[in-house]
Amino acid sequence: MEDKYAGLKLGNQLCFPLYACSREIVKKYKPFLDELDLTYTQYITMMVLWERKQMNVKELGECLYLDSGTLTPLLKKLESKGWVTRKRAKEDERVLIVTLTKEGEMLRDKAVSIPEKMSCCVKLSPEEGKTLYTLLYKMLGND
Amino acid sequence: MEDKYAGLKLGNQLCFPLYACSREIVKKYKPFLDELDLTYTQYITMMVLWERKQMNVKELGECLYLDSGTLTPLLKKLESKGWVTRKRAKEDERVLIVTLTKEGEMLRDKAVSIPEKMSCCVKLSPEEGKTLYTLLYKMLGND
DNA sequence: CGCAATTACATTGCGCACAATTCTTTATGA
DNA sequence: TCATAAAGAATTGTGCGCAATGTAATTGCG
Repeated sequence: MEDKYAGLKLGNQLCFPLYACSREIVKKYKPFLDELDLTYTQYITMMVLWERKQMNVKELGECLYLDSGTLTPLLKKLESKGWVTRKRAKEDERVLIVTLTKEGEMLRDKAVSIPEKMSCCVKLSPEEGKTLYTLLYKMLGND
Repeated sequence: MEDKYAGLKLGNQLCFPLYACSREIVKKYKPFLDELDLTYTQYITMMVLWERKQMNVKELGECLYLDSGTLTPLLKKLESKGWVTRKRAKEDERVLIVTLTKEGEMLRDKAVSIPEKMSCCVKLSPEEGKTLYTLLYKMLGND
């Protein structure tokens, strides 16, 4: 006999392992990020700024899939730590420009060892990691 | 010339699409869950209880990868909505037993359509979904 | 030009997550 | 036995996430 509730089983969900996996991995970053006084969200924000040096809040939000409700307080914290500056654009006062400071740039050298340290924690082969990566971005697909 | 910071690029992280994807999908559940007055975390908690009917907090935490700091207030909310009861075990007063109520069981019939509704939102083929599922559980691997 | 609509960010409020600590109850071992 | 350790939840405090709302600046349209 068919189980009309089969679709509701936790083991039949795709979303749940995604949700659980995401949190478990972020947790593994914590000891390394603690050394730099960064949370995971602050870390990926810095990651974007290390690549671009200067961005506004909207652009940051698009990169990170986060809105101003999350970014505004987070960026204020990064500013209070001296790693970024927050300044309105002269051409358009609505826009807030976030700029990496010298200290923020220097943090990059301390962070550079984190990805290698983390790679040991991942229990997938390089090919599996690549497959996972591709599927996740496909799922995320901006359409 | 080599980029010594290549490992720090957001696009080279496996964790980031995992983190972003998880949140994006949970967001897609929201309109459906709103109709049942459930959050996503409450939903997966109910999902476990629909299968087991009765569990203690520790067991729930193991299923969901959550601790009492998250579950205690969440379960109190589910209790206040009348979907579960919370009661200490007689044999061991340390253990709190969470039991599905009749109303909680009835909610299952309303929730049963959610998985099908959600499947439309996923931009992966069934095989891709299965591959993703397998890789995520492998990554989550309880060792 | 004048004003409504839009844009960009900030604020508020709620619900997680999670580390750290506390509290109560149960198990253990000298 | 009884002190000590361990187990299971609850509590506390911090930091997201995000929907909803607010505010100020800019755009677009008649």
